[in-house]
Amino acid sequence: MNSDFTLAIHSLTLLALQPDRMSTSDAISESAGVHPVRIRKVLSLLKRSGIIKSKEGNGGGFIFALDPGEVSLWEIYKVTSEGTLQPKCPVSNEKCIVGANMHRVLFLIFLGAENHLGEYLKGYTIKEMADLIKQGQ
Amino acid sequence: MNSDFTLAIHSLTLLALQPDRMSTSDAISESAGVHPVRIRKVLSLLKRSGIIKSKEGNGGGFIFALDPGEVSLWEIYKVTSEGTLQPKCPVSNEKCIVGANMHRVLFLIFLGAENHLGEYLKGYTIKEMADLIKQGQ
DNA sequence: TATACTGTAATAGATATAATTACAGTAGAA
DNA sequence: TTCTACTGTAATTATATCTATTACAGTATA
Repeated sequence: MNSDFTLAIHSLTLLALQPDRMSTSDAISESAGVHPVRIRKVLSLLKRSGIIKSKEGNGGGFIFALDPGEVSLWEIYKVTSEGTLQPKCPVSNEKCIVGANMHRVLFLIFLGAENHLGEYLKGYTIKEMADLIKQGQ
Repeated sequence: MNSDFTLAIHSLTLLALQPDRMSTSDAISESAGVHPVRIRKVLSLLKRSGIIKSKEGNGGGFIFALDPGEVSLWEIYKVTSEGTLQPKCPVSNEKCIVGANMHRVLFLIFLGAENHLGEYLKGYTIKEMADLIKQGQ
């Protein structure tokens, strides 16, 4: 699974625990253990989809735009990782009945798998993630 | 997703369509578009778990050991790809409440996701894969 | 005993992922 | 108004992962 997904969850959980002030990509990157530029890249996707807001300049950073209790892991998956469950098959032999048709059959099966996974991921919101993190204390 | 999984499905579907004779790694690799050594590696996993049989030497190859209608994609997933849904998180900051606990929380969520995916994959057997491939003709 | 296979390790090559560098643009504060 | 601290994003470099290739031992058949 695409690690942008878990990086987005990590970042959003941090933001949910800091609801009143902006968090910088530097601060988030320090918590997540990745480069700040990567944080900005992933968070720019979440911004485009309206989940968070950002502000440039001195005192700027990132902050939730929605209620963390309304944002599920499925929405985050769709923004950061949709389609990544789909394996990249090599180009198979079109002269063989299996090679010629497997790609299409697998595509449909993995499409179903992704939707099925969606039902599971809808069961977790960022608020719940933040609560689980706090319980871990 | 690990492409060993789809390669295993491809190979097994071929074997299901050739129930009466052995298929060589060369023949399978030609259909799947990958190197024969890789086929042998993946099929050795399936052999170890008793799904197929193999025979060395002249006239040897691979053949189903079970009824293809009894082998589901979930069993193949477990043999070839168990745990690969789990993303590899970078080492995060233990001094931060999120960094210190996120890994454990995500691990449990992805464990649940894998089991949930399992319920979906149990819905497809290799026999059904072979039927879908034949319908595509 | 020649041939056609599997089994597997070791290495090289290709591809994907992530870090780093660089810099333009923006906003607050001295 | 200029310094400082941010985001946004492209380009490049580094690293990790995946795959092909080579090599060869072992096995079964003819």
